Amino acid sequence: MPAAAKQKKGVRAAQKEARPKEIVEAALAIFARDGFAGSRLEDVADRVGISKGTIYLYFENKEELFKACVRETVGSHVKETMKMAATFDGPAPDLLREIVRRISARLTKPAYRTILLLLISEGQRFPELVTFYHSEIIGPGIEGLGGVIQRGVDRGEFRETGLSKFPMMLMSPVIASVIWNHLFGGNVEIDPAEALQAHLDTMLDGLRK
Amino acid sequence: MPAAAKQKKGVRAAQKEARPKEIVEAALAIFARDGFAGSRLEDVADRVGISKGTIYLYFENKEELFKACVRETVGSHVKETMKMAATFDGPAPDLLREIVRRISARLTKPAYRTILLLLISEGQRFPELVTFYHSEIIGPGIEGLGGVIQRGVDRGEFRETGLSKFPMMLMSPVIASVIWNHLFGGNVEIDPAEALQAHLDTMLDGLRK
DNA sequence: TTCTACTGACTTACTAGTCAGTCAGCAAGT
DNA sequence: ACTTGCTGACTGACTAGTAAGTCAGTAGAA
Repeated sequence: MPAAAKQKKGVRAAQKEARPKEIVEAALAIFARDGFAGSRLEDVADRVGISKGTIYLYFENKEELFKACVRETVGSHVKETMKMAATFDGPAPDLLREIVRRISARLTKPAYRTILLLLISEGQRFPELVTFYHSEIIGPGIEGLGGVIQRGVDRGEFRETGLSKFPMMLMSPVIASVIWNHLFGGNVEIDPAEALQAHLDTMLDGLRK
Repeated sequence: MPAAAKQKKGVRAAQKEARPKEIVEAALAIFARDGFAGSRLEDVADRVGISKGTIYLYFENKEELFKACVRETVGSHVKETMKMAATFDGPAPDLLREIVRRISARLTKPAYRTILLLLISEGQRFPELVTFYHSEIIGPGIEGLGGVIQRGVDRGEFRETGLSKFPMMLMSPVIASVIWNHLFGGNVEIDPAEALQAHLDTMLDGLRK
C-alpha cells in the first residue's frame, strides 16, 4: 500500500492495521523467554500496552498466535537465494560459501533464532507448522545446496562424498552454534560467522595434511 | 550394593529404593512428549502406577524432578572416553573418529536425546542445570576433542585449521541430525551414524578435488 | 500390633478464553 | 467551525478448567 493511501486512513484504522504485527512481535519476545506453554497472553498484552481481550480480536487463540509468529518470521527468503545460485557463474566452492553464508545470516537473526528454538521445542505439538516449514524452507534449501554440490562434482571441482546425500549437514555448524549460544552464551560465546568460516574451510580442504 | 544385600531387604524397602528411578524414567517419557511446562505430574504417576502424592515423597517439586532426570541421564561418561584418548596410540584421524563416534553413540540414545532436546528448550529456566552440564560434559568434551586435534597437528597429521578454536563443531552434525529427526523424522529420517560418517570423511579429506 | 509407604480428595493458584460495557474518533448535520 | 450521535476497537472482570502441591487417612508388610 502506498504511503499516500495510508496517510488518508484515520488514526483508528491505522492502529487496527498495525495491531497484528505489534502483537506478533511482543509474542515472539514472550515466547522466546517463557516457551509456548509457559507464556501468559496477559504478558504479551502488557508488552504491547493493550488488554488481553484485544489479542482475541486479531487471533483466534494462543496456538494461532504462535503459528502467526512462525509464518511471519520465516518468510520466503529461500527463493531469492535459489535464484542467485541459478545465475551464479564462478567456481562451485565460492557459490557454496555464498549460499551457506546467506542462510547463516538469516538463521542468526534474533527473531529467526527464536523461531528456530521454538520449533525445536514445540514442533511436535504443531505438525502442520513443521510441514509448512519443511516445504517452505527446508525442502528448497536442501535442493539448492544439493544442486551446488552436484554442480561442483559435475565440473570436477568436488570429490564425490557422502555430503551429496546429506547436503543439509552443511548447515549443522550454524544450527549448533545458535543452540550453543542460546545455552552457554553466558560462559563462552561462539561467533557463528567465524565458526562457519572454520567449518567451511575444513569442509572444503580437509583437516588432514 | 551387592545382590545379596538387596535380597535381604523386605519387599517395601526394595520398592522404596526402586521408586526414584521408576519415577525419573516415567518423567523422562512424559517430559519428552509434552515438554516441561506442558507435562502433568499425574501423567507421570499414572505411568509408574502410583499416585501423584507419592512423587512428592521422593522429589521436592516438579523442578527438582526435572533436574534429577537430567543428572540421572547425563552421568559422567566423558571421563572414560578421555581415559581412552590418553592411552590411544594410533594415528590421530583414527582417534578422532573413535571419540566422535563414542560421543555420537551416547547422544543418539533415546533418553539422552530427550535430555538434549529438553535442555535446549528449557535450559534458560534452569541456569544451574546448564552450568552443571557445561562443567560435567561440555567442558571435558571440548578439552578432549581439542587435545586430539592438537596432537594431530603436533604430529604433522593435521593442518592448522580454524577447527582448533572450535573443536565442539565436530559434534555439530550429530546435534543437527538429532534435531532433524526430532522435527522432520516423519518426512525424511537421517541416520545419525551415516551422517556423521559422511561428515567425518569430508572433514578429514575435504570436499575439493 | 505397629509402622510407614502410599493414597486421593482437597486447597490454592493460575490462565485461556468470553462478553457486556466503555469511550475515542469519526462523519454528518447545522 | 462546532456540535452530536453513532460505531467499533478496546477493556477487564468474570467463568471454566487445569494442575501443582498438601495431608489426614489407609492398607499391608514387618
